[in-house]
This record gives sequence, C-alpha cells and structure tokens, in this order.
Amino acid sequence: MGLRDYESVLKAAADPTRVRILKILEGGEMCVCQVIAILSLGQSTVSKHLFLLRAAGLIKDRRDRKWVHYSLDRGGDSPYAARMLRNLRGWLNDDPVVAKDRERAAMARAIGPMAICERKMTLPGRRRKTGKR
Amino acid sequence: MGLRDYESVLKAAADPTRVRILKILEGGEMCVCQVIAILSLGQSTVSKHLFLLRAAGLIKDRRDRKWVHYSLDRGGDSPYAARMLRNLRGWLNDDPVVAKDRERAAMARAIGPMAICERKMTLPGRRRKTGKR
DNA sequence: CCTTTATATCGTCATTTAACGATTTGACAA
DNA sequence: TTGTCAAATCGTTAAATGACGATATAAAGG
Repeated sequence: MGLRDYESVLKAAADPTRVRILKILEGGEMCVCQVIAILSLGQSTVSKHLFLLRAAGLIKDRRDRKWVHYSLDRGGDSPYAARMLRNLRGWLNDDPVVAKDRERAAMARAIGPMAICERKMTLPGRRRKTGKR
Repeated sequence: MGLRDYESVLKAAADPTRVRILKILEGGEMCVCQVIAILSLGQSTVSKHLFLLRAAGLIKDRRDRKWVHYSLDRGGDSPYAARMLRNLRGWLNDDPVVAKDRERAAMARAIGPMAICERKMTLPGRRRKTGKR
C-alpha cells in the first residue's frame, strides 16, 4: 500500500479516456460492448483501459453468460481507489465530453446490452474512427 | 475547470518523483536547491517537475534574493489540486521512500538553504546518479 | 465436434514523458 | 559593467503509453 499502489491508481485515473469510463460507470454497471459503443474506440483499446482500471482496483468485473460487465469497485481494498472514486463523483459533471458520454450511456442502457453487442444497433452522435491519434 | 485541468492535476500528482516533492513540501516551504539535494536528481530534472506541479496549481513559488522557494498551494483556485493535496496529507506517510525523504528534508531544514545552495554541504544516504532510467 | 460472438492478449507504431547535460536568464556582489 | 551562482529553458535520448489491427481464448449454439 505504498508508492506503487498509489501510482497505479493515480496513473489509471489520470488518463482522459479512463476517466470517461469511470464517469460512465457512475451510472451503473455496463457491459464491455456498451462502453465500446459509447466511446467509439477500438475494442482492444477499451479492453486495455478496462484492464488498467481493474488492476488499479477502481473497477471490478462480473461475468454473465458471454458478457463481462464492469462496475465501480467502491468497496475495494485500495484506499487510494476508494477516495478517488468519491472525488470523481463530484468532479467533471459539467464537462461537455462527460455530459455527452452520459447521454450516450443512457441510450445504451435503454437499448440494453443485447442489441448493441449483437451489432443490431449503433449509437449516433460521434463517428467511428475519429482519427488515429 | 474541465477535463483539461483535471488531467493536468492528476498527471502531475501521478508521477512518483513529483509526489515525493509534494510530500517533502508538506513539511513547509523549501528552496529549489534543497529539493535537488534531497532527491539527488539533476537540477534541470527537478526544475521541470516543479514547473509541472506549479502549472497544475499544486505548488506556488516565492522569490527571495537569488533563491526561489516552493510551497504547497493549498488556497489555490483549482478544486482538483486542493482536494489532491488534502488526500495526500493522509497518504503515503508510511512509505519508506517518503519517510527517507522526510529525514533528509529535516536535515536540509536544519542545515538551512544557504549551506546547501552554496555546496558547502552534501546530504548523505543516497548516491548521486542512481541510473539514467 | 465446429461456428459464432464477446472479450482478452499480442505486435506494431507514433506520441509523450522523464531523465540528462548544455546553455540561458535573472538577481546579486564586486 | 562584469562575474557568480540559482534557477529556468533547450536539445537529446530511452522508456512508457495509447492507439490500432490481428490473433487467441471463452462461452453458446448448432
């Protein structure tokens, strides 16, 4: 519980894409394909971000049939992670990117994971492949 | 006060060397040459770290003759910075690296900035040039 | 078994970053 | 002004990071 853990939590929380994921998950559990659809990023990219967030103890996963659902790990054992999640609750709620993600998350929830995962549905409002960084 | 500010604060606070600086400054104001002596890192390296911490609103500087003293910017206008500083207060106090830095900081304070800045004194306990990463 | 589909992992590439030494700037003293 | 010294900035290099597409694994269904 020293500098190493601290660093993994802070670095995980410092990346803008990963904060977006955390803010999306504040609305509740989400399956990976929904997160992918909301962020409009490649599947492997999102998977890696989720891995880092999980490694830091910020989120946890739950397997349901062939889907994996992620949610905030509020009761985790990392005090750094727990505090950062609490901080984030009150932060960035007015940020336009976060707000837009929330809208798209609400749509994803309304549609449900099945429709999105089975590619019967695409979320509007942001074009895919928005530039390769 | 959106994602950009958040990112600069979190990234600044996520680097282990910069946290060490913040923890050192919890003991009070310090002149740059003292921080350099405590960390045993190159002068330009430390200067850049201080720049980033200042840009994020985590620390502030004060000029006194030919020395620049840095201290935590607790009353700053960035809510992210203020909160992170408060979090840090209670974090990492048991970490061995932080503890060692604190010892060396206490020595540096006892000696005073003059002696260290004028190179009449070298802090023991950690060899210079510990590897170029 | 074999196919499909959701997610994870691998390999590559471009960008960022942290370290260094060298140089410049800025404040003081002579 | 000139010299000195603390600190900031510049330029380079090696490692870390985030993006991607391709491939591998895990669970269902045929």
